[in-house]
Amino acid sequence: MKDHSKPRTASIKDVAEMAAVAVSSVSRVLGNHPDVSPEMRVRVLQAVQACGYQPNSVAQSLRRGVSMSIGFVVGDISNPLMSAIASAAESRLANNGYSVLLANSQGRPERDALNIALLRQRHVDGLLLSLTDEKEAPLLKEFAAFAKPTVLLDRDGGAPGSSRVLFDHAQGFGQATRHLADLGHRRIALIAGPKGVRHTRERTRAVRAVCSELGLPAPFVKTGPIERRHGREATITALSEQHGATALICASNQLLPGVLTAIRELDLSIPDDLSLITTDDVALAEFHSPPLSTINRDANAFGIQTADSVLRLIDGGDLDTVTLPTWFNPRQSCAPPKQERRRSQHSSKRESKGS
DNA sequence: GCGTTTGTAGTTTTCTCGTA
DNA sequence: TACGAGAAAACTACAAACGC
Repeated sequence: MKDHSKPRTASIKDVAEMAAVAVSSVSRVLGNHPDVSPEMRVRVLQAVQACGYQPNSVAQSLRRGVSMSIGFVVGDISNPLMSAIASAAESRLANNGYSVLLANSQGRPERDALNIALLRQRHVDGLLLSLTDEKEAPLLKEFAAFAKPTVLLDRDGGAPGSSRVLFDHAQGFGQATRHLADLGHRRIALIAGPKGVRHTRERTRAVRAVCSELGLPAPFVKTGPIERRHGREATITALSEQHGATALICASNQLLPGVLTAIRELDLSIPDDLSLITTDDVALAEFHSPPLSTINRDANAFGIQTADSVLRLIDGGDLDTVTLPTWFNPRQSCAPPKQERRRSQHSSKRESKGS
């Protein structure tokens, strides 16, 4: 009969037996305790090598009360920006001896609370939260039960007693709106993500504020789930006769395919019929013809900052809030609206006639 | 039979005390 | 000073014992 039992891995006891020393001596050698002779050190290290001994991290965390792991609740890992942030944070934490347990909420708010509960059971030493929704009741309950260092990623409230790393969305979205206004656009539409999260509120506020400041009509704002369908339907509505937008700002790289689908269905061309700005310098924006103007942010720096924030809290540091910039990157997808172009063509003709 | 309580195993680290 | 021996602690799953 086959023996299906797994081979037993070497424990600290095996090392002690092989080196003919006490378990406590092995512990002292491995822990670099000063009261260890050079001979003892050599004997123990040779036994460690011979046994192939690897410290049992589960047992270590049991004894020390720390798991050397950080939980990362991600709203939707399929978002390229989020995977870049998670990757940068993971590298930073790994360099500091921590492993990352990633829990993906798949864009479903009810899964945020479940994931926090799951990571709490795993006794993670800290939590990075990129929540799908900030004010879900089960989420608040789970969060209250998790009394360990927590960093919120670009989210407001919802989780008191946590550090926050934010993006200054007003900066980039304000610059983008001004750029469209400078080109002559008066009817600007914002295709936004879900209502219940900070970035939607901040972006909407910024676009509205700039329009109001420049005396433009209030922008058309459509919020909804981060889904292709929402991008498509919101674009069709924004471009309808009723709203007649001449410029669109797409507030998520994941809404962009839906926005472009609607533009193609309506047989419109960028930038002749419509100016388009999107969020994050994703491949689709860069390689679109013409290349799309973008509102950018540094995902790598953001990931590193979130990791640093949670490490600081674990070390006993105070809660803090760090805000990173966003900026507008103009490309060929923005041009003056059609009427504006005709007007400027007429005026240049008049000027040439007059001269 | 069911639910509750208690004991044990598993591994490592850290500490105290004793010995040479 | 260097080391050994042993206890305690951490947490959970599982088994056994117990009472109703």
